[in-house]
Amino acid sequence: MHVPAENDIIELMRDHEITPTQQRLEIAQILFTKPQHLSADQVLAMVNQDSALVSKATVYNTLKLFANKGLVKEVIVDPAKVFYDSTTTPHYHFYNVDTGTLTDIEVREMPVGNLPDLPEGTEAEGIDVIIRVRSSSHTT
Amino acid sequence: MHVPAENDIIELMRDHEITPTQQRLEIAQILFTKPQHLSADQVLAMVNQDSALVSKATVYNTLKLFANKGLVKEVIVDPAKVFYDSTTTPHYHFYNVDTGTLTDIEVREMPVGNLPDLPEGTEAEGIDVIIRVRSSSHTT
DNA sequence: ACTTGGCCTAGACAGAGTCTAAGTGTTCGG
DNA sequence: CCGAACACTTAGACTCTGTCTAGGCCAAGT
Repeated sequence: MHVPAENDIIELMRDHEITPTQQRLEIAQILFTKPQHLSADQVLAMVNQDSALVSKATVYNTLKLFANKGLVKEVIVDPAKVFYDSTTTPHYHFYNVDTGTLTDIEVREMPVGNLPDLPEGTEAEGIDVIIRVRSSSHTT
Repeated sequence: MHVPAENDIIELMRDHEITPTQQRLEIAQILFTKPQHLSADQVLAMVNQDSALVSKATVYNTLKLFANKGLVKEVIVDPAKVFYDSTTTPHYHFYNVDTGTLTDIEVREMPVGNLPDLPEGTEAEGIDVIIRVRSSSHTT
């Protein structure tokens, strides 16, 4: 079948302390099979395109669970929706505001300086770098 | 930082090709008087706290107009709402995910490398850097 | 078998933001 | 002066993403 990684995904979930279930597996397969960055409603549509397999609530709960457990990362670039990123190694993003397309940037292509001093009583959780681009030949 | 007087704001609006109106002035005064970064609904609440001066639609339209004309900048860090930033010189942000507080970072505190090659057929519009922090002594 | 606990579900709900259609000036030509 | 044109504002309905609730399902242990 076109999903050779099924056992790998189960193992990955176990490594992240996530009990594998049928629904979670369906969602994980989509996230790790599709190359793009998907939003929750896209995942919902894709997982149910053949038959109704997973409910809306479960898709949202599962994506949030995956994000909390570090299996995927939330990318916040669009005020309307969250994207989920299955690449967990550090990297940054291009966001095309015209098309809504999200593209990865390798860290080595764009080094970022050390963290500045954090505000009193806080600890760093992550750093997001987003380069917003628009399609050219587009007179604003 | 000095608080711009009403006439300064009118001039600023004219410089940005925005016709000054009573409602826009109310909104601009809030944006440029309050030090923090405000969300649209906060602006709506503040502008109407004494008496109902500006409608919801106008607040949203005006903030978007200001953002398009470069008078303020949208900051997208929270999937639930957009923040508006009256500082237009380049800088980055801390975002405390626990408190929802947004804080500025001067560019000199955290230099970022040159832009990498942009995707085919796109031109850069801006670069956002967000350091997500959480309050310490906080068991996740 | 019964209970417990985790998972899943449909559908109601919430909140940010948008849209629509009408109303309010304000300007400018006649 | 009058009225037409135009830009701006408005209330409220609407949309859309995401959350919550209350109940159902299923597996494991007693």
